[in-house]
Amino acid sequence: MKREKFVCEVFSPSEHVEEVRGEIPDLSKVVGIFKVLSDETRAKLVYLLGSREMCVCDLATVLQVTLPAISHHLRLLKAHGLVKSRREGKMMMYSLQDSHTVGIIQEARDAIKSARDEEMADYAL
Amino acid sequence: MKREKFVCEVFSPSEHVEEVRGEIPDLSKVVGIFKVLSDETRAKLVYLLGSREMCVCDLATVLQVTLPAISHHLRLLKAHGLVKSRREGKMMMYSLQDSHTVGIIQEARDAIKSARDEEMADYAL
DNA sequence: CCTACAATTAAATATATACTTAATCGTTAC
DNA sequence: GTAACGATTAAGTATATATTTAATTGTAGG
Repeated sequence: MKREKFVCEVFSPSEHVEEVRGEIPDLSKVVGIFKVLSDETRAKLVYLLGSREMCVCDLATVLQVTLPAISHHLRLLKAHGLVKSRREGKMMMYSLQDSHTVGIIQEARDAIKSARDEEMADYAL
Repeated sequence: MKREKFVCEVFSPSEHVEEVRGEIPDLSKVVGIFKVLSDETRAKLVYLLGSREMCVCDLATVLQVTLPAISHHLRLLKAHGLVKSRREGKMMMYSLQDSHTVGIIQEARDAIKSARDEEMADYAL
């Protein structure tokens, strides 16, 4: 165990520590999704594919990113089950695997917006 | 402009490209929040501070991370306006700046859960 | 077959992020 | 003052992530 120094006395090292630790759920999956969505290109990919199926080449054109770069991002999205692909002739068509994903982005945008609005309200007082 | 080769003909380089580009909102702020929450320690910090005020030392103890590491994470959270601090004697007490933030994590957890549930339902058919 | 093209993969580089140790700051108590 | 302690900052290192160029794969069409 590290940090034998540097332990203040607020409630550590009492049993409260274990108690509070127990409250924390497993966040590894959410954190994984956040990691995937924490890149602007990938977030835009999800956003775009949320409303239409698109080929890799057009995604690259619209987002102004090279094909290999887009391909890497799509691979990551696919590995996390956010996106699926199907071949159509020479092209690969990508679409959202899971409609909830755009929801995560939207909810987060709303939350940020609410936070800003409340801040504004504070200034108004 | 790059990529003069590697442009398929599905709809690029027609006007549709600009049209679709225009649909994409500014995601830089959401992406920033996702980046902050895409670290397990930081996600847990937000989760913990969502229901109580805690000093840096106890946060470090509970999360089993060194003080400097926790301090860096808290600085980042604060820089993004997710967390606030106040001094109490020798200790710095941290709490959530914005109650919506835990909501983002919860919504994302629910979304992931729904996705898994639907997958299960698919298998059941 | 051979060529063209969409897409992927590989390899290398560049950059960003996280963690470590040591030094420093701010407050309290003597 | 100065000693003790919580917290932060600085500097260095390690690791992860993104992007680039080049090579490769899979498919369609001559």
